[in-house]
Amino acid sequence: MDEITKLTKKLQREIALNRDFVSQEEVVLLSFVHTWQQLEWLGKRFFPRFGLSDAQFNVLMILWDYRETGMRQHELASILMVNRASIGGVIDRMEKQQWVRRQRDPVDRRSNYVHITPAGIALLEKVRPVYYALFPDAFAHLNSNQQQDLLKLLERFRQGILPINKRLKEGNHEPS
Amino acid sequence: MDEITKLTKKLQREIALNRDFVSQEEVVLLSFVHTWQQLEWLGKRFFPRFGLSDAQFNVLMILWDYRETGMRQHELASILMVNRASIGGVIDRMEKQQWVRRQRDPVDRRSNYVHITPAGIALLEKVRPVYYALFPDAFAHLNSNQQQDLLKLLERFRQGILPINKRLKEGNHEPS
DNA sequence: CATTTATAATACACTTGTATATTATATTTT
DNA sequence: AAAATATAATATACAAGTGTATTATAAATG
Repeated sequence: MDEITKLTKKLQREIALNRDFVSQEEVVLLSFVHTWQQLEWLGKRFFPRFGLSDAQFNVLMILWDYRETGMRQHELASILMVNRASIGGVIDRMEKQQWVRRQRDPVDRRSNYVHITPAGIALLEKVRPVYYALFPDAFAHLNSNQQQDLLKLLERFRQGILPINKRLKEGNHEPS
Repeated sequence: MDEITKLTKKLQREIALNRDFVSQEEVVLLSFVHTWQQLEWLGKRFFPRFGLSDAQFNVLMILWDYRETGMRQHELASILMVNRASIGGVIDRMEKQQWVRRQRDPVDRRSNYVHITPAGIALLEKVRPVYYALFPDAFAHLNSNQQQDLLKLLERFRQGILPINKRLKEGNHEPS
């Protein structure tokens, strides 16, 4: 039995699939989703140990990145690929904790600039090293070349998904 | 400039990263997360066109897979890697639509067996072919060998994440 | 056999996501 | 300049995820 067959059967067991895969493409897709679920599980349990959610950690990372200028809410939403309404609530709760602050843009008064605060920076600087310390274990079974291969293949996968998403986006507009 | 450098810079632009990556591992991780976000975006907009959510589609797929026997709620939660409480609400809403039905297990009266109904099967048989029809486009840039490479690399990635998750799980139990 | 412990489902409060409507402000068009 | 259109943030209702507590039942133990 070759390696791919073994991997396929292993995945089949792990996701309790009670049938054959319909194609190799489905194997890859379900393997990708299964891998994401493992990673998501990690994030959902890791960050709350520091009193924040995974979504809040991501916001802190981005706002630290843009600590000189701050960032508008809709830009945050766009980067995180979430709805604009959703980021509002996250910022609300983080503002209550005083990890971020909102500041009206004087040039475009519709916009808020969101800034990370000293308290936010302090929290991030506590969490971030522990977060980065997970990386060696997470990538223990992938050497540098394999990491680069994975990078290339993920990029190719995205290139396939992108046009589908474009079609779905356009399809949202009914003909007028 | 070599291919990896190009891919790295492209990713940096796509996720609006305003700094250098701290390591190749971080590049791979953020590429993986970014790819997931694209795929999630797809699912969040595709399935509602058929009147269901992506979570509900996954439940229908699993229950069809186990249509002979049905499946207990906690098994569903385990396969989908979500909290048991969470699957209850999903089943509630699907039961209202009469896509699934609950049946008390006479042997273990704590358990519900959840079954897909004829209406659920009818819905799934409408959605599934359209869903599978996305695959050729999604994998258009990955030939069979590349798909197999991706499969192997994802498996290796999971092998790194698994022990971290085990540690996090054990860490939940305070010493008594 | 009675009691303790474990498990399945559910209820509750909360966070984060969705879509859509509203309000304030900018921008474009006439 | 005035009117129409677009955009940023927010409000609302809902779906689905989290953890924790409760209840019913099963399994293990004294």
